[in-house]
Parts: sequence; structure tokens; C-alpha cells
Amino acid sequence: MATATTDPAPPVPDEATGRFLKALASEARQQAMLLFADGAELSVGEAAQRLGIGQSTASQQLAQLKDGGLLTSRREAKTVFYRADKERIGSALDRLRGFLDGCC
Amino acid sequence: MATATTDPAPPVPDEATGRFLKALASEARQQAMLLFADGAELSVGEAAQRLGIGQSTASQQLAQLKDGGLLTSRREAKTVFYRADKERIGSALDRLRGFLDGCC
DNA sequence: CCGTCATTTCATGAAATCACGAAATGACGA
DNA sequence: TCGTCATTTCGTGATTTCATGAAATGACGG
Repeated sequence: MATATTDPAPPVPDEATGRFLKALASEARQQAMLLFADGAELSVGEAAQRLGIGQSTASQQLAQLKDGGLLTSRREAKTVFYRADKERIGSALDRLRGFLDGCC
Repeated sequence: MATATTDPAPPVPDEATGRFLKALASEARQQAMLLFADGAELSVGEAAQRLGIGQSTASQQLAQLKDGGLLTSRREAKTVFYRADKERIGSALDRLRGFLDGCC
């Protein structure tokens, strides 16, 4: 059988795509994404500085973008570097298109 | 000249895409979109009923989806019918892809 | 005109998001 | 082990969303 007994009522479109949309539905985070053009890699502190926001704020924003599948992080010594995650962004877009296709 | 004196600091990615993202960044509105599969056309009242929410709530949600470029509305006598706006959805996706392309 | 029906607008509380500074965590190098 | 630096986590108010019911708007039919 394909599904189990209760059929858990899947979220819509799906968790990951939902997080992707929420991550991007904020001007502040859209601005943040702009920092990562051309494969640029930035630390949390650098991002905070360039955006003119507090470091803890930047940390949270970047974390949410990562959670939404837009960024990856890599740790080097004390500092954490973020960069755009081309691949997951691509699949998020595909899933989004799939949802919109399927719904209308 | 291309731009005027002050250069109004364009929003990011652009107003319309921002509204598109915000419109879709809500499970309730994602559910609402599902009603419009296969070119279905529904009145505000029908949508409210199927979603199990108040009519004024539905009116606002659908309006926001329309504002986000996901739905169109048509008025027939007293009732307003909404349906998916394939075309504008397509261009919103294109703009989104463009932004993500350009930013990473 | 009036009354009615569908929708929209408005005002309201509840809940979520946002940005912040302070404190906690983790990873070095001395 | 200490002290320091970068980041994360936590607790806090301010702002924004969210859903609701009541009132206002608009469009008919009589």
C-alpha cells in the first residue's frame, strides 16, 4: 500500500517549500540574499555590518534563510561562512512551480 | 537619461514579487489556492465555505492573493468570482527566478 | 425607493514576526 | 586552563499578521 492507515494530511505545498517562501517573504532577508551574489561567501559579522543590523539579528536571518534552503553554512575556526545554495534553491523553485502547476 | 536625480532606491526584488511571496507565505492562503485547481472559479462565499472560515476572512485572503498576482476576479451581479491567474503566476515565477539568479 | 444578498471595510484581540542587547556556547591560541 | 572572539540562544518590547463579527457598501429585483 502507498499510504498508511490515517493518511497524515500532508501540509501544503510541503514543509520545505513553506519554509522557503517564508524565508523569502521579508524585505530584510531579500536584502540579505543580495549579499551572496556571484557565489560570495560571508561571515555572520560581515553580513551584519553590510546590512547595518545587529549581529544576533543577522545570525537569525541567515539561519532562517538556511532553514529555507537558500543558504549553506560552513564553519572555519570561530567564524561561520554562509553562501547561496544554488542547488537547493533550484529544487525549491521546482517544487514551487510544481505546486502552482498542480493547484491552478 | 535612464534614471532621475534621486534614484529612488528600488525595492528588492520588486514590489510585485514581494507581494507574490507574502501572499503565498501562509498555509491558509496556500490551502485557498488549492481550490482553484483546473481553472475552477469560485465565489467568495463558496471559498469560505469550503475552507471552513468566515466570509470576510475569505474575502481578505482572496484579495491578498489577487494583489499578489495569483488570482483574478470577475463580478457577476452580486457575486464575485475568483480564479487562478495562470499568466501572472507565470511571470511572478519568472521574476522570482530572475531575482534568485541575479543574487546568487 | 426598499429590502435583500454578497462582498468589502472596519475595529478588535490573539498570535506571530521582528530587531535588539545581554547572556550563554563553542572554538581557538597563549 | 584562561581569556578572547564569533556565533548562537534567550528574553524583551514593538510591529505586523491573522481571524473574527459587526457595520458599511454595492447591486439587484420588486
